[in-house]
Amino acid sequence: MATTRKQYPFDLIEPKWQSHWAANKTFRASDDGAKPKFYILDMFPYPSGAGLHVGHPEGYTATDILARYKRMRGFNVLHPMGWDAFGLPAEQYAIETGTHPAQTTAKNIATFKRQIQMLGFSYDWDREVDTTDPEYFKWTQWIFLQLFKKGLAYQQSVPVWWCEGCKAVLANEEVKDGKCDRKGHTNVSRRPMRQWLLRITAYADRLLEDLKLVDWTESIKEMQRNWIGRSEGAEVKFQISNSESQITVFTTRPDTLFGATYMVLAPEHPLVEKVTTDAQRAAVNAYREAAAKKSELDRTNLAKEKTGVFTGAYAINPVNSEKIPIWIADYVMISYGTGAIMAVPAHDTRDLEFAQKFNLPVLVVVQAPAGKESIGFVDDGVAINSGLITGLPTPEAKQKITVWLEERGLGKKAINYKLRDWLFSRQRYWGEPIPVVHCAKCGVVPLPETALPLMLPEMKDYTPPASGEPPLAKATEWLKTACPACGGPAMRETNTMPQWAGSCWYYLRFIDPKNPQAFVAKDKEKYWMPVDLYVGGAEHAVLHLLYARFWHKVLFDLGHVSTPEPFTKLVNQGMILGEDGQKMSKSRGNVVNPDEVVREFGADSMRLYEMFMGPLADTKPWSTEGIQGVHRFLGRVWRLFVDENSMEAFEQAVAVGAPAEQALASVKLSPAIRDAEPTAEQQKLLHATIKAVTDDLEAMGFNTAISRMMEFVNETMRGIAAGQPFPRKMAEPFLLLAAPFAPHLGEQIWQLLGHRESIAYAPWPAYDPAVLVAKEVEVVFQVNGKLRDRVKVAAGLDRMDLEKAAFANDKVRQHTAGKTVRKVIVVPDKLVNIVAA
RNA sequence: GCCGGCGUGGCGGAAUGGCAGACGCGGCGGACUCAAAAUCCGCUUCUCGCAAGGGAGUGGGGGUUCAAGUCCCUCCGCCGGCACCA
Repeated sequence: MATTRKQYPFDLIEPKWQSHWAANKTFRASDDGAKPKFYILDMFPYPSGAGLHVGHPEGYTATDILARYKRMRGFNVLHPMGWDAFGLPAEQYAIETGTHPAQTTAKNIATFKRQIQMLGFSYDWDREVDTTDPEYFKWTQWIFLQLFKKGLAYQQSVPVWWCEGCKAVLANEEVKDGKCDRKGHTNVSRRPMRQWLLRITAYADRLLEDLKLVDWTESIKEMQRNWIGRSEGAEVKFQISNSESQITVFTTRPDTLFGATYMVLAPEHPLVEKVTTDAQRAAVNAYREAAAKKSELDRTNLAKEKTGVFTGAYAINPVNSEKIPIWIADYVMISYGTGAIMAVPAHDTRDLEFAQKFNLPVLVVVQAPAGKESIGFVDDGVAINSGLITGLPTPEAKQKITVWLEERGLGKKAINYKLRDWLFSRQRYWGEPIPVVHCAKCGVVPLPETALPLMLPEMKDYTPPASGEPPLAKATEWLKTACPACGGPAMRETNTMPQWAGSCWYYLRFIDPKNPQAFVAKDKEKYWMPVDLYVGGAEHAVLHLLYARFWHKVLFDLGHVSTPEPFTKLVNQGMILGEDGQKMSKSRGNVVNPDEVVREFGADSMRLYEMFMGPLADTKPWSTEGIQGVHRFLGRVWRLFVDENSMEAFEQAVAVGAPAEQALASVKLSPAIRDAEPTAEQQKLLHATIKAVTDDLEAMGFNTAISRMMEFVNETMRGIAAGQPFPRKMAEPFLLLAAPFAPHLGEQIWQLLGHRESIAYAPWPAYDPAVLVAKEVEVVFQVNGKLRDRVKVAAGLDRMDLEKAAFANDKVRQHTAGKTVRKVIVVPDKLVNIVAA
């Protein structure tokens, strides 16, 4: 790795100001509402054992710059940080070593905190939260109780992955290609187990609708819309031949009902058992067993060929009384719609594939537009061979047949969502205990609020018991309790909450982190919410944001929070790739360690480089040479302000081991910085820079803001080299612009300039538009759209004069010679374009 | 397959429909130095030309416009998401 010489003593400056900020609590946010508030939030990290990587500080730097900028603009800024600390790795480590997950977690948090602090972020550390802290998860449990009481939490038997080899429940991501990803066991299958679910589907419509209220990128909103997956259609009942039972299907195309030539039930559909004839039973059972081994992912990915089995039963098409066969096939999912479909092979690609494979009839009921084949046509057309709706265009046909079905009790209009209820329980130790008990007499009983927090029991062995129950089932003492309702014997719930739980509401706890009476005080919530800017990785575009929005809406409905949406503006930072352009990973050996970067170049250089690489939202590769570039820039800033001659005394002080503060005191201000009046040119440069940096910050254009400051420095250095002074009236505003980006250097130079107060709350400089008005502008002369010359003219020169000047121009005359002028376009202060032929 | 985003020098990237390539990296040349490093100054899209100057150029093709990286159509490629969703 090429090394660059240290450009300035960041190694003394940075720790100095970090301790100053900590000792003075410089960034403590006050809850008094005198100033306008600005709540700027980072997605808090899971403190992994590996420590911070360079991806984390990208978003954190962006928010930190804005937080500092907003403070300088007079806002009361809330900018907190905390830890999403429940999770699997600490539990896995506990299983292997017996170390309590709380110990591992505490250690990892300490590492993360040290690394985050070494970058000089202006968090209000008095508001730090940790989701594993009982004082925190007490309120996670409390919110669960509110959900439970509202009927939004319920238990159900749900198929989960069971590994016979591990004797344990596996998470979806632990199963790959039908094998246990941890130990390679092959006997893995889905087994129904009792689970807790949250009724997020009850909020599907509002989660969809309220996307209108937020300022997020279109792509994220679209992802959420797709995830919720609302579709309108109808439910239709089909009578089963020779049986009282009916099959209800959901379809978005009720207008194709006349083309239904068979039906398909999902293999898991409860009616399968009932309708299957004896002759088909063996085949049906074999098929159902095979299907149970496949996850839904396998079913979709591996199913190139359609498979299925005839049940032997028939259904009656309600519109024409046709008898149609009932099949089972795994291309129909039990979890979507009603788990059963009417198959219209002529107008559905999947049904057509299936019908062709099993020689089922294909009946055209939608006429495709001229030139298109009607078989396999899935778009809107005109109904044919369809009784009462024949001749109607698709939308009208849908409507009419739905009304007809409704009048006869055969069906009704229906809306379906892809979104499913949220599987909220985990068969794990290291999560929030679910605060309910199971009583033989009273059933499921919530704990009273006074019993919170419900703590995790101390355990020696974190492995799950062979019974397939969660590890907590082994905590026999903890397990036995009294029923809060009847006082009789009861058992505690052994499932715990998923990692998502703690992150669903942490932004609210930051507002009032120590409150023992409530999860957040009402007046504080009202003052600080909503979050004005939320920055984090795109990997949370769907789940975390959807879950958090859901909880927020429930709390809103209960009157606990004042806004329908929690996050006004959301920005996703892009990924930082390794220097080879590949995703950073240990195995590739391309991981950049922030500790090393800070040691070599300093925190300010790291911050600046992360912002200079490119637009925040883009994916971009790390470059060591790139960071050397911004490091050199900071060195230029340093040399712009300090007296080079005093550096010798400084070096000597360092050499004899003087304390940092004392050594830094020997650095003197550059003699070029004087109380002189800036020249007109300097004025213009300064005000143009202020305007550009301010505008860029408002638009989060960090990379271009840094470019503008580089231009300022380059031009100013040239001036100084030519013997010009660097007037204080110019130097100070520039430093104020740079301070949010490189705060340590900012503070040090601010002090050097003689200020005693921190630069963090110094007012942001204003620019004077009058200074920016140019007296002379460069205009461009074009002939037939091609640039031929550029000349300086007086600003505001009127069209006639500008045109005249163009025609008088030598270059223009050369290129128009012998041609007829057809048209002249004049844009004052910009250009003249002469069209000639 | 569907949805969304993006294609600009050797590289990271700039450009309210009006000078393409700001700024940085890298490269080349120069100053300073015994020398090197560091620093400072200059040049650096490609191409023809000794030069002056000319031509081409923002993934390919077409269009709108006096003028297109920017707007429209179409094709290709890359990235992200969803994926038998009835």
